[in-house]
Parts: sequence; structure tokens; C-alpha cells
Amino acid sequence: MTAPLDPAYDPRGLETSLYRQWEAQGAFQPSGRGDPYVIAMPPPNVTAHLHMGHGLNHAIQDALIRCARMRGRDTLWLPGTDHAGIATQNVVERQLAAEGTSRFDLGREAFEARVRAYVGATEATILGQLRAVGASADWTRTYFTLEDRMSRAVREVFVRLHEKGLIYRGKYIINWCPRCLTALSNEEAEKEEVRGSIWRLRYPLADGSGFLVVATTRPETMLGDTGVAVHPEDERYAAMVGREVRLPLTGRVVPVVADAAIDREFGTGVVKMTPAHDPLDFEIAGRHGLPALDILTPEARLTDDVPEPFRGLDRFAARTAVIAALEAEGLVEKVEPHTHAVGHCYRCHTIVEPRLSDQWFVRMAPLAAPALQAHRSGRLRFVPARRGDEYAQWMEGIRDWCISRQLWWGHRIPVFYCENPECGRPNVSRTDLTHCPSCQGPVRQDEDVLDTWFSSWLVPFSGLGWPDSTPDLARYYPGHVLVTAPEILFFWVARMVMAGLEFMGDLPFTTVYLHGTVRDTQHRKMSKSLGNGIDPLDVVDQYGADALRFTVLSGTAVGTDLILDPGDLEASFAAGRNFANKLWNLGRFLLGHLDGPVRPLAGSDPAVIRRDELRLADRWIIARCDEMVREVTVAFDRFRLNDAAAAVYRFVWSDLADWYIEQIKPRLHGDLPGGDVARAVATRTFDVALRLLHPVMPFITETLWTRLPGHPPGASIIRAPWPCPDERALDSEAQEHFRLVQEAVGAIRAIRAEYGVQPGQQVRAVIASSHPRSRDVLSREQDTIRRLARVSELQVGPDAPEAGGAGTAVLSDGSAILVPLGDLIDLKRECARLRSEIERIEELVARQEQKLGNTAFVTRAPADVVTREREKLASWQEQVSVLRDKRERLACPD
RNA sequence: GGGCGGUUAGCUCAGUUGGUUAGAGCGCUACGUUGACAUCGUAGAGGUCACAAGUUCGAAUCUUGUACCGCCCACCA
Repeated sequence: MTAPLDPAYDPRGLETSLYRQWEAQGAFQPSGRGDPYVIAMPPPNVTAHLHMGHGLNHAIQDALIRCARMRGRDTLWLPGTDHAGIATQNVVERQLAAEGTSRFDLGREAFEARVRAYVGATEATILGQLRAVGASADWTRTYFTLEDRMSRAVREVFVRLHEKGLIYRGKYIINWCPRCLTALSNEEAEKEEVRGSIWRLRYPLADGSGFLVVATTRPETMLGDTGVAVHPEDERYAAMVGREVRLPLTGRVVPVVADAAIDREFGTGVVKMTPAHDPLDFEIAGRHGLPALDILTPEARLTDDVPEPFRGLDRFAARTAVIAALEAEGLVEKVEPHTHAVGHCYRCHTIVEPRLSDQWFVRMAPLAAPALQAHRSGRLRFVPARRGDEYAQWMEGIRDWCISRQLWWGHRIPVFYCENPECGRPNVSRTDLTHCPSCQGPVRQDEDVLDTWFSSWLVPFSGLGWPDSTPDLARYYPGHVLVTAPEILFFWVARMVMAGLEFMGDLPFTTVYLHGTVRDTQHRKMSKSLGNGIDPLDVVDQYGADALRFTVLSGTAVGTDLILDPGDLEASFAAGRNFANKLWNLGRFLLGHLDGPVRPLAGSDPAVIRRDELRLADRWIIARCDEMVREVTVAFDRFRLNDAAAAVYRFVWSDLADWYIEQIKPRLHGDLPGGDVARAVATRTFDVALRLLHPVMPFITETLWTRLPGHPPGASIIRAPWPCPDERALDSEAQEHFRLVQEAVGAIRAIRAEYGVQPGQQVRAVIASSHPRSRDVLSREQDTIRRLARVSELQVGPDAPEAGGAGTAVLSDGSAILVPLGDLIDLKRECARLRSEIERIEELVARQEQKLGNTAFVTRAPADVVTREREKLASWQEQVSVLRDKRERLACPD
């Protein structure tokens, strides 16, 4: 016997204890049986506090996993990445800065130890946070044990790519973050519009015969200019090509070259060449043999290669100083405001500096070709589909991937340089080397580490034990679904596809579901720096994890963003909490009325409920329940979790609670016979609703479901079977008839409200219908109508006796409802009410007659559409005539 | 600059292949301590589906254009 439910629903203690219970039962462990369903997850970065995006992401994934599990599939939740990388390093560096020291004071080894300790200490916190938002805990734990596996896979991949000639090292212009002191990939340098200026500077010709005017947004880089370029077909400057200019401030004499990459239209058509600090300039300089002069330190200060007054200046201070100096010489022709996109470090938001340096790259074009093909052939599907177009566009224009980072925390690049000056070979190795394989000389490992995503792109197989061939790998690769945020489509998703195809020969997953971004009411992305975030843990604390999940899942249709108001949690999350409360009370009520054994609805048990024992309401709710099963199942198949949540919500609240439970109360209380049938139907349909809702609201559904009768002890809803649609439950007649009862109750209630009848007061009602079937249904259900509409005496007949002071309404089948209210009825008011109702329906009739009078419509529209429209017209016409009749009987003056 | 999406009730959003009297939740109004639930119940107000033209028997839904909002990509210095 389970303990009785508390009157008030308090989700808190419940969630923790359920998680413990589920874990003890191994509920999240893959069973090894059944068809596997693998989903990949990006974990939160260990350094960052959980944000709402994680809440949304985990809720979706956990819901899909739970649904798949109930549908008999073995599930695996594959963790996403490890802790290597810039974010973790940043946190520890901030801590060090607060302590007045730095990684450079500490040294590399001590720093690594420090980060490791930090990660270890944070694990428990992160696990707790993940559980709080609903991540299936066992798999989040795996995430922390993954790093050793990953480093092997990373090396293996590095070596293989190198052997295939797809990894190379070279001097290139890369994005450099002067604060993090590391290179960034193109994806990590986020372009943002910045308002700046464009300066036109005069560069005197070396022979003193005039000026060339260059346009630049970064005048400070002119100190590193090694040339000037124009378009080869630009007539204005044709005579200048091959001549020289004397670079102001430095006095350096540099050549004028012609290159087709120059845009004649922009600026003056003359571009200063700074090969060391601009990607395009670097490219052009290469073609013309211009040297690259690096004038910036890693911290983006001017080096000693510039004239004395500018040395050591920060790049922005240098800009001011250079402009001032040029102005003093009268060399600034013009300044105009100018907006352009500038790269920012995606972690610390510092403006990125293009910098010439030695870095490792992966040649991507060969990897992109099959990945593009997978999408074109339709094997790789994106939800929503338009994301696939973005993917394809990126793949088509793919550029080489800069994978080296000048960080101290991450997977070290597995290259060992021989220190023997006569050998000096770089050795790429799967294992740590102590000697040079060629000359046995001492070796030194490359100082740099790999981009975090260089380990992450391998997760779908490295997490399963690759490069070993493990049983897990055989069973769970390839996987099925990747659920993630669109922000990391290129960082992660596209690269996982490429790695899967390259190293496993198959896609890592076949569906990529990209959910929306969590934004505030001004549609700004929630972020720590803006301070517009919502902490999911606060929400869990105040409203419960179920409320959080229900809200985020029902708020995000496929491909749309989730808008939440950080200033008003109540507005966002009350709906979820209220629904949980509704479920709780529904459960409490039902359990309170289950005093005997509950008879089964189907099966071979002799106590099974016979069809002829079912009343109209029973048949109706069973049919509605079946409809819900179909809707929710389809919704899950199509990743439309909002539809799934809404379908159960509607069933539970509007059908089960508002109508069915209200209808069966007399039977449950023993005032009418058939209590056992009502109990069975209510219990069964509630059971189905709980199971369908479990993926969305796991805690409350488990709590209620385990208390419902008929489940073996120790059973968990996680392993309960997903409800199946049942042809026998379909019952359009019951649906139609019950709708009529609902309409009748609604009509009487509306009349009561219209005339201000006190809710407690009973009234008399008359139903007049020319349809024998309607009369039959309504009189058989008169108990229901009387109770729910508070009617003391209900007459149903073919015609109504004269009733002067009565409120009147008409149902969709043309049945008239009269509520005699004597003096309460104001005749004029009732006449006006009827007239406006008549006018309203007459308008519909007119429109419908026009439609049906149109021969084009009748001949061209499908037959079933025409039939339906004819039926509608007939129904409205009947309603109008009934209402007219009532007006006549009232002898309305107008 | 190229590509893509959005614009439906005061707010946040649904609306599956064109065929309903265009829906939900919150908010709002009126009434209500009916023995599951005031985290509730009943009734109600509120929308020319951004604008314009077109296709069609029929358009919130398809086409084109306009306006605004947003996203992705991009080496015009």
C-alpha cells in the first residue's frame, strides 16, 4: 500500500528521491535489448553555470529518450564533449588573477594540475544541475569519464589525417585573441557590426611627384605596410603601377602593385598592404613577393619594429597616435563614419586581431564532399529542413580548419620535434616520444593544444570506445538523433558528420534536430553579460522541474525560439505549475475513490467490462483518449513536442477533468449504479494520459502512476508500455452525441449567466427537438445535463409548451433550449438577444448560399467538401428557423 | 553584399497537404468558499491573420512586390 498523497503538491523532495530511485533501478542504463535509439547531447561546459538553453536542450532530449524507451527501444544518451578548451581555462585564469597570480607564474604543469582539481571539484555540482533540469543522470556521469578515451581517439585521428596529407602546418593569418593569447578558428571569431571610421591617407610618391590616397579603417597598421595595391584595369592608377611610395612616419619606400582582388569601387581604389595583419593583404602580398612585417606583440601592442614614439602602444592607442602624427603632416585627407563587421572572440568578446603565425590546419575540402553528399541524398535529415540549407552552404564554401590553440589546457598536439639540430624532424606520433625515431635525439612536444572541437567532433564514436572495436561501437554506431542548438551547427554538428564519414565510413546520426534559442521578451539571446538570463535552477526551485519542462517544451514549436520573461518567472512558468497541480488533484480524487478492485477494460479476465455496460460518457472519453494517443504519438515522431504536450493538456484538463470526472461523480458516490465501470474507465484513461505525458513531466507522472492500481510492485512508468491506438475505441457516434450534451449544458449555463441567475439556484429547462435521435440522446443523458447545468426539472419533447419568460438558445442540430426564468427575463432584452443571434447566423447562411449557388464551386470542389458545406447550410438554416419561431412566440415587437 | 525565416487576440504562440463561425495559455470583465483542485470553476469581451496585387470555385495557408523584425554566411581595405 502506498502512502496517501499530500493535499498540496510539492515537487521538491519528490524529484530528488525519484532520481535516486531511478538510478538504483538502472532506469537509464541501456538494456542491450531491443532496437537501439541513440541520441547525442552537448553537455554544458563544466565551467559555465547552467543556463536556460541547457534546460531546453535537456528537456527535449530527455523527453525523446523516455518516449523511445517506453516504446520498447534500447536507448543511449551519448555525452557530447570534454572539458578541454578555452572556457575552462578562462575560469581558472580568472581565479588566479583574483589571487594576484597567473598561469605564467605557475608554470604549465602546476597550471594543469590546478585546472584538473577545479574540474574534479565541480563535477558534483554539474551533475546536480543536470539532474535538476531533467538529464538522465547515468549518462551525464559517463561524460566525466570520457576524457581518457577521447585523448586516444584524438591522437589516432590526428595521425591518420596527417598520413593522408590532410593536416599541415603553415604560416597564415589567423584570428588571434590578444586577451586569451590564442588562435581562434573562423567559427570562433564572431563577426559583429562595429561603428568605426574610414580614413583617407595620403601616401607621397617616392619621387615627390604627388600622392596616392589610400582608404583604411585601421590606420595604425600602416606602420607595417610593405606595399600599395590597385586594380590592374583601373585606368586612374595605371601609370602608378610599378612606381614606389614613401610610407609616412616610417620613411620606408614600398612598391605599388596591381592585383585583381582589389575592388575599384570601394574607397579610393588604392589599398595599403599590411600582409602581417590582414588576410587579404597577406594573400595579395604572397602573389607579389611583398614581405610581411609583424608590428604587433601577442598582446596587440606595437613592437620595436615601428618608429620610436609608437613603440609599446596598445593597438587602439596607436590608432589615435598615428592619426595625430599623420594629421600633423597634413596627410589625412578625409575621415568618414563607417560600419563594418569585425571579429570578436566568442569567449571573451575581445576584438580579434588578424595575426601571422605558425598554426596547424586540417584540409577540409576532401572531408566536406561526402558530408555534403549525405545531405543531398537525403540520408542526413535536418529538422527544421531549412537548417540543412545552411549546412550545405557552409559545406560548399568550406575553409581549412585552424586546429591549434595556444592554451595550456586541452589535448596536446601529438607532434614531437627533434631537438638535434642536424635532424630537427617533426614526428607525429600515437604515443608520447622520448627520442627522435630517426636520430634518437631528444624531442620536445609541440607547445600548443588542439581546439576543443577537435575532440568533440569524434564523440559519436570515441565515446563508444573507438579506435578499439568495442561491442558498444558495434551496437550503437551509427546513432539516430542529434538534438542541439543551432549555434553549434558548424562548430560541432557539421564536423561530426565529416568525422563519422571519414573514420567510421558512416553517418554518426541520421537526424539533426536543431531547437530554438532561448531569448528574453526583447528577443535578445539570454546571456550572462546582458544579465537577462533565467537560472533554470531557480525555476526548478520555485516551480518544479516538471513545470520547467512543460513550459519550455510547450513553448517551442519546431524551428522557433523560446521567449521567456526574465523579469516575470510567474508569467512563464505558472502554466506548468498549475497543470502539475491539476494532475495532482485529479490523481488525489481518483485514488480517493478507488475503494475496490478496478475491473479491466479489455483482456480475458472474466471481470472485464462489457461494451453494453458503458454509458455515453464512458464511450466518449475512451474515444477521446484514443484520439489523444494517436496525436501524441505522431507528434513525438515528428519532434513536435509542443503538440504532444498540448494534446495531453487538452485531454486531461478539458475532457477528463472538466467533463468526464464531473459526469461520473454520481456513479462514484454511489448515487447511480455503474460506479465500477466509471472507476475503471477513469483509471484507465488517466493511466494512458500519464504515460503519454511522462516524457514531458517525468516526476509527477511517475508519482501518480505507481499509485494507480494494476501495476506490479516496483514498476516504473519509465518502463511502462507506450499506449497503442485501438480501433475498437473509435466511436464517432459517442463523440457526436456527447457533444450535443455538452452543447446543451453550455447553452443553459450561458442563459443562466446572461440573466444573472445565482450559481446555487436550480432552474427549469425545456428541450424541444424535431430530431428523434437528439431527443433520445438528451433525455437519456438528462441526469448529466441536470447536474452540470443545475437544472431541477428537464423536459425533452418534440415541441415546447408556451413559455413566456424564457431564455432561449439553439444547438447545432437545431434543438431548442428554453430556460423559463419568469420575472428574471426582460422581454425586450431576450428579443434583442435572439435577433442578434439570428442576424449572425443569417449572415453565415447567406454566405453559404452564395458559395453553394456558385456552380463552379459545386462542380470543381471535391464531393466531400460540397457535402460538408451543404450540411452546414442545412444546420444553420434550421437554427435560424427555430430562433425565428421562438421570437414569434415571444411576440417580439420589432 | 549573398542566402533564409518571421509578421495571427493586450502578451507568448499554435494553425499539418489551400475547404472551421481562425484556436490555446496568460492577461482582462462578471459571477462563484457546488465535498479533487481559488495553482480552481462558469460565462464573456477581444483578431479586416503586417500591407498591396495576383492565382483559385475558395487564401491566414500558394505566387509576386512593399514595409518592419530577426537569423546564417561573407577577406570591400
